[in-house]
Amino acid sequence: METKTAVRSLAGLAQDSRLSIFRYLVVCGPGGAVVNEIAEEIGLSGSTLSFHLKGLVHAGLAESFSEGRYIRYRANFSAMKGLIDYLTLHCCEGHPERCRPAKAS
Amino acid sequence: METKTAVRSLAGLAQDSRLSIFRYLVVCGPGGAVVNEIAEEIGLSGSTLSFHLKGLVHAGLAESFSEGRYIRYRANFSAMKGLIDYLTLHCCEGHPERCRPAKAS
DNA sequence: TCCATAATTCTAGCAATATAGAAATATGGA
DNA sequence: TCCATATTTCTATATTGCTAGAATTATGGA
Repeated sequence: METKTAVRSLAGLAQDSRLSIFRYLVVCGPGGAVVNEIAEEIGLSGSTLSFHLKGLVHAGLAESFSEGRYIRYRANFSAMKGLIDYLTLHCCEGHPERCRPAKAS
Repeated sequence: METKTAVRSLAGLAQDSRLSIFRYLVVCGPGGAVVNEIAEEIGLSGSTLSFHLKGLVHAGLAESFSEGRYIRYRANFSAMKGLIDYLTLHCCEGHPERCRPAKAS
């Protein structure tokens, strides 16, 4: 993962509402959730939620699919994996033991 | 790691200049670097650099130590590990294979 | 003591972000 | 076609973040 992408992913998650949304999508798994469901879970106005969902998609952390008049969002797990790998690599360059002293779980 | 802490860590890294500073500190290892050295590496005005170093410290991602008239900064590797663990856990809740399909490196 | 150097804080301006109400768009069903 | 529902976009506002020049503080050396 490029540094530019990493910054965008980090920024995507670096906010209470967005991290909550993303975490909820993660819990939902590959089935994702439609907007209304997320709104009930997170408790934000529709416009604010839409704003943040757009942010997550733009950051590559979520994807959306039309489903009739519903729109389903789903976490992008591979983007997440990419971010974790980036952090693991660039936090530990040449010194893996510093960041992952315990066994990889 | 608590979610609040995670957001703070993510925000600490979610910016070009700060991520560059942090990555440089990581490369420096436990020896860290003094401010002037970082400034030459990153190329920011003193005040801006100071502003971001404060941000990293506030986010728990770096620590500072007086050294005569120099101030040495060092990456906080365990905070980084905490963040990676948080992301690994909450990105994969109940579905570890989704985010770490390959072997843990 | 006086000066040069290291770093921070102060100040100010500009850009970006977060929020929500209102209006607009789109879909499915009666 | 008309309406209710789902979601987004528009608009506006308040807050926060990024940047750097100038002033300030602190240290070590001559």
